[in-house]
Amino acid sequence: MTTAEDQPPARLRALPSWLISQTAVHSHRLLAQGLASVDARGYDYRLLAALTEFGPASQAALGRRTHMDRSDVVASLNDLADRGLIERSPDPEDRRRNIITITEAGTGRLRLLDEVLGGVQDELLAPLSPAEREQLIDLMGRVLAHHTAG
Amino acid sequence: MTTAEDQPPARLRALPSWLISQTAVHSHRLLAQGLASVDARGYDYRLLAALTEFGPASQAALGRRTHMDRSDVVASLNDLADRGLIERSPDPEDRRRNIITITEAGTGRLRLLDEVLGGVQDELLAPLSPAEREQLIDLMGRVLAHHTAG
DNA sequence: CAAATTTCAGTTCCACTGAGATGG
DNA sequence: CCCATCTCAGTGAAACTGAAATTT
Repeated sequence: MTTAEDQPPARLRALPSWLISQTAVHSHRLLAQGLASVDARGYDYRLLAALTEFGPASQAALGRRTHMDRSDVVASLNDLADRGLIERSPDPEDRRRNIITITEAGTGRLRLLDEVLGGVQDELLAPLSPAEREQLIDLMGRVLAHHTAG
Repeated sequence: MTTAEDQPPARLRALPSWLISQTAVHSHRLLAQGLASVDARGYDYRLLAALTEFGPASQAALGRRTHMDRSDVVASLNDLADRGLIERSPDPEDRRRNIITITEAGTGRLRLLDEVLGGVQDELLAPLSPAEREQLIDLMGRVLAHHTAG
């Protein structure tokens, strides 16, 4: 019963949205496994990366820059704060806001996650040559730009 | 505050896994919106497509061919059966199994979903030329094949 | 007044796990 | 005994919604 009965219908295989979603499934699995091996999740990396690249920021700004929902920012920052990777302090200039700062431990954490994610990318694009990887990145980048702009 | 503060960190933009997941987000949104406009979801299309292309099948076989979890197959078929789009009958040759058959209403439903999804693909790949779409499909197909094979 | 921020509670879709009952 | 199938109950990540409280 394992003949070739696991071949998806032609209708699906022909759909770009199917290719994207299935590739995303594998990508997500590799990512989640890599991050889980150091007890992290995708949101952690997004937030720590935004904090080191742009410096301290409000929670709302972090959400905009990392494409995260306001609710998920709150929950993830709670988690990161519990681990001592970020710190919350009130903004003296606008008391509605918290200012989020990355700690030294957080910076070290980000470096570790960088390494983990580098390995994941290589695993993900293993079958493609460097030139083909660039092509894929270019094409997807343009699709993405079109939908984030409009 | 809307200057350019919504630019994601360079660390993220450079990651193929980020491009894939973000593109998948937009793809999924377009797909879900299109399908929701006719009160359907992604699982419905996968199952109906598999049934018309391969004929009546057991639930386990459907799960393998559509890359769906056994649990989700059960729940989705319950839904489709309630709408009269598929029918369940016991397999006389193996009484562990149900044989799932698509109804006439189900076939009509699939044709409608085909149209909806066609429009979604065009919207999704709008910024790419036909040749570029083929390239993207080829590259993603190879990445996907690598991970489904291994 | 309107608008932005933080927070909480809950929802949806998709992928998945565990366990039980039936049957081969 | 082992394995496959169907089913139910539930988990978990990710994106999202609604609403309340506070402040600008």
